[in-house]
Amino acid sequence: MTTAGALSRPNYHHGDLRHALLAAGMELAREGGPDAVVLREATRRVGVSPNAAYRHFADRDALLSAVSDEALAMLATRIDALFDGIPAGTKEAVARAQLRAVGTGYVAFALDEPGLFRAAFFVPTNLETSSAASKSGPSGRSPLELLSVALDEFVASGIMPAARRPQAEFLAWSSVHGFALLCIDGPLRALPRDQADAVTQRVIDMVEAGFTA
Amino acid sequence: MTTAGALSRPNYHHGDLRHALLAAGMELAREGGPDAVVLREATRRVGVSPNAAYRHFADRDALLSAVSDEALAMLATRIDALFDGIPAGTKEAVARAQLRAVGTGYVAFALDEPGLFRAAFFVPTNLETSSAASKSGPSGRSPLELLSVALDEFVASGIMPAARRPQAEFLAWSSVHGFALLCIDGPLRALPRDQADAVTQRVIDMVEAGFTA
DNA sequence: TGTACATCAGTGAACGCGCGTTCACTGATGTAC
DNA sequence: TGTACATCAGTGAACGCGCGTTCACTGATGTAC
Repeated sequence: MTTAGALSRPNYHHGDLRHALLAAGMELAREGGPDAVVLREATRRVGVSPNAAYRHFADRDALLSAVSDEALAMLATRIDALFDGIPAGTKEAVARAQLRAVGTGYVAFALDEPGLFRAAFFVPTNLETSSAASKSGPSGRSPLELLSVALDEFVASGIMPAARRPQAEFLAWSSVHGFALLCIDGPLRALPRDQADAVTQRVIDMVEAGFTA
Repeated sequence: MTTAGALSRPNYHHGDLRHALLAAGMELAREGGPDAVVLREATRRVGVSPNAAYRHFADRDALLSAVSDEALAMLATRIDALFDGIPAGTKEAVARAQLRAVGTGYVAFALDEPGLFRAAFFVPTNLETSSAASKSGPSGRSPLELLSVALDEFVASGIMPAARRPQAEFLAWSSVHGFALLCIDGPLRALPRDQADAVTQRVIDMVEAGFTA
């Protein structure tokens, strides 16, 4: 370790530039969504020259993909926490609570972190299959898997006809996803947070009733 | 009318530049969504110098807003057509068909014209209230109004509890909006069109069952 | 323990790009008389 | 019917900006001997 003259950091080598750039990228995404993840700005915030980023990311898209992955992981973690906090009960009650946990956590994350939420669903132009559905939280299960678990139990406990089960994930997902986007991006963006939270529960009510009718 | 030398068009004056630029903007949005609505490219396509656009639009945002408005009107028109094609029947049957028409038209437009759909929901940063809900088709009623009509009739014909009526528009809207976006932008983008159409109907089934359960 | 040297992780300068926008201008139009 | 002239709707050139990316480079690190 030697002193490094004009450098603002103590060393010529940063030490953990990849993580620092990713953190800066997350900050940018948080502030302005995927479009705001600008490679030069990330290096500026870290205090490093623009081209230094290319030691750690192939290009700007690689940085944005890393940001997207981390945002997705945060979403998964948030949902995990609610899912794991569900108290014991009848299979039916637990399944209903699970569906609600996934939906509630999903929308809550979107409303709390609209920029990261949008970054999470950024689609790299060259990507074949999305990782959106495959990012898992600490439980090791993705939100989509948790949702599947809940819906399987809807059928198993007899409150949902088996004929309705196929692709039911997409129906539930659509509802909370759409509501989240209408709130953060769209015509419902003026809705106060407490009302948005209330309507979120009604969205889930509707989904639940639709499945179990 | 005199000949105009090097100009590719017959006249120095274009004649209808505003509409031509708007048409070019629509084309750009169709191809690549709101971000693709680039003022210079629009003038290029029309065959006019870049600054000529400023005779007709205050700035790039004004062009994009005009594009957004027209896309919204197209969406409204598409929904109108389905809505107006509903055959007579019991009040209940008509109401159910109306709900389905609005949802089906909404998603169909999104899948047919993903770029325009996204442009329709572009949010100008300085705009207080969105025009998304207020753009109407030939009937003079916006999609949101048509949806309201249908839901009012759900209550009036006794298939939906009045307690569920408030804000029910947002619940239905969320579901189809989310499904549309998951398909065009998101993790369901690999879904073939015929399957997407089929799932659209199931989304609407779920909404309808959720309201009438 | 010391030193040569390959490798790694940064720097500084520059590139081309395309954008939105502004300036001073000119050709065409239409209206008053 | 003809002409002067204000107004309108374009042009051409240029601006500054910030971006992603590449080049040749240098300082720091760690390993072989």
